[in-house]
Amino acid sequence: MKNYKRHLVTAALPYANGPVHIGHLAGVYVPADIYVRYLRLRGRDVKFICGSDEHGVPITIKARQLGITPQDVVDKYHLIIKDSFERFGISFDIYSRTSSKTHHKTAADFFTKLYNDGKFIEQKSEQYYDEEAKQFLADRYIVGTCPKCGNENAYGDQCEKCGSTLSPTELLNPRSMISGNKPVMRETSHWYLPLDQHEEWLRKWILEDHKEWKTNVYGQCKSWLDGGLQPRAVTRDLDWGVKVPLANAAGKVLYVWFDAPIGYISNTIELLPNEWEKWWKDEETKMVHFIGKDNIVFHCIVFPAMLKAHGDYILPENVPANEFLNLESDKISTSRNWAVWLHEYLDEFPGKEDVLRYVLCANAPETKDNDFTWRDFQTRNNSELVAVFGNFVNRAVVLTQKYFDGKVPAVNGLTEYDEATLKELPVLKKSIEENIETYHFREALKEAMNLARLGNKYLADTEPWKLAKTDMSRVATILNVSLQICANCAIAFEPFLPFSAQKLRYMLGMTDNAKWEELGNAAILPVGHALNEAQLLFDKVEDADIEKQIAKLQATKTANAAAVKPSCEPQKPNCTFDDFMKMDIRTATVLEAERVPKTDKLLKLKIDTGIDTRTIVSGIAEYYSPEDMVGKQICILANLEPRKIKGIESQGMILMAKEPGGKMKIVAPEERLCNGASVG
RNA sequence: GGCGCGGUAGCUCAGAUGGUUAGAGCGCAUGAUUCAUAAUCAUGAGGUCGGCGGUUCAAUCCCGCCCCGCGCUACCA
Repeated sequence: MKNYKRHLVTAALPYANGPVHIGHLAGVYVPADIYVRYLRLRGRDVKFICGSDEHGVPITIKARQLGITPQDVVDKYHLIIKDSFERFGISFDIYSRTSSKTHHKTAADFFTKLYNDGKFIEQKSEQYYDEEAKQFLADRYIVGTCPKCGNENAYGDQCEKCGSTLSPTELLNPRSMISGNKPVMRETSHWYLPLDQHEEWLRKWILEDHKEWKTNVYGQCKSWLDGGLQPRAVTRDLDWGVKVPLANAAGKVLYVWFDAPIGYISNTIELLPNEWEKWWKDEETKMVHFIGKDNIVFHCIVFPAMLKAHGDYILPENVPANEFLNLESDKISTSRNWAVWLHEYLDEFPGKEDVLRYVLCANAPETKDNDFTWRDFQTRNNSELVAVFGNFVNRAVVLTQKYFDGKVPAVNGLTEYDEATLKELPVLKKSIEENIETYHFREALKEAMNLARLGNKYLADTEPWKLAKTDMSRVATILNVSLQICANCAIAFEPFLPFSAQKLRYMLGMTDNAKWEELGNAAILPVGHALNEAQLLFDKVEDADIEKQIAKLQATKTANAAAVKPSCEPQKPNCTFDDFMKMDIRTATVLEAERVPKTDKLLKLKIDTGIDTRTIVSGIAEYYSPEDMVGKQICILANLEPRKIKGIESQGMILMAKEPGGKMKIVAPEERLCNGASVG
């Protein structure tokens, strides 16, 4: 393996439209912090970079809803996030923000370089424009009726009611969120990063040179590469963000995905104005991005393509992305308030930063989505942290206080068993190292816990409290060995549980900074060295604490259920009799029906309309099988403009009644009539 | 529908380039112990390694099909 001179570690920039929750922590910040703390302990040259991602449309929308400016929104959340990370012991070397001057300049310069080098392509496209507000509308700024579920408040990119992904042009009755007017299509031009031109080297770089990446990351990349990369717009028509640094680009900003990863660079510049370049441009820097699985494509494909297009930059050596954490069996959701918020946890569980760090690491979603439950939190605290780690330390220290007045006793000859026990220390050290360096933090933590287990077993087997009646010299040896194991714990746990490790170091009177090289050593504490008062490393978490949290979540659930009580859609605006008479609705009978291949919802129907025999494609396969349909009499909108669906021309639309929940049934005459009877 | 990741003890997860008894922690049972926050230590019970086929002397691990969970993506006039 290559011997790197320095390590640049980045953690995904949190989006500043809400606080940080346990999902973010388990996926990104806890593992990244463990990795960085470990590297520092080993004396490596390392910088840990993060900051708030403060641009993009959702922030402007939140500002509009609250009647404040986007800057107010990001100021608020930036502070909450930064403060909660600090209190939680996430040891960034810098936590800055993309609204900083440095970032605006860095991002603009990056764009300019690529622009001057001809790395972009310029393309014109038609986009919705609000004539009153005189601006182009981002997808999120257009609301309309969802073509899929009929929700009248679907956004231009997504319907939050049925969850489907949309494009603004699909919305029925689109209107601008700014003026409420119907937007018009207008031509605009944007710059695109032609990812397709980067496909070849990306393919080699990832698929051949980085087979060691985690399977989820590698597989996701392969999937994208095999699907063929498309050019991606790097600019948007919006007034919140980094202005596009070109004369003819008024009202345009860098698209947030282009702007945000450059934030890693900007924040490094802010931290090290004079020597940042060696961290980003020297092959002897090992760069690692910690992210969640939703960010894989940006960090493995898009950002590397940007860096490569620029030319001077190194590429990440690894991108250890985690999966998602669920909360009590449900997806964590900011909008549904289904989360454990870090700043609230810190207030409600003072002094228990490490408990959360422990639980989130021990149960981290490293290979698949995992579930956080408060019961598990309690169990892990009480039967692992308290019973194994805290208890062992307490036993060793209390026994020493009792028999040797709190001074480390001398070793009077080691037995074979003592030596076998001490021999385990370097073995565990090596295992922890290997696991951390390959991003197996859960396993590494387990090995650290094995140090404490080793200590408990040693005490149980040697029984110093019995020997104290007969052989104090042997007791001295036993407690020396036990305390050395405690001292080892104080080093090994530092990356995982920094607060408790600090507390333990104080208790053991270890005043200097922890050094990783000392781990595995059987003589860290000198004989005669005075310990401090014994104090408990961890307290039990009581049932009442947990029940309070569960009740809090239950209240959220109840509130959410009340909020989404299904109700039928409001009435649409009036139409005229003439409008209605334009529609030619007829009875018809289904002659043949078959599934449209490679679709979930589509049936291809051959129907007798009384006028002719024609084909209609309809999205009803979830509710009707082809066999159900054959022979059924139905009503159709006969004079609907034909449209190609999955390559098949559909000549009309079947009338369906649909419940708010989504269930659909055919609308048909009460008794069978002839085909072609008009409905009105 | 396509693609990716996952489906291993009651729970949370390791693991094996295919090879004699598949591992850990928690939980459970029994025993030991009392220095310790009733904390610890030992022993044990508990798994046709998602289902069905195939390749192989041998498959939980390879191949095919299917089912389930998560994600990306297509379709719904």
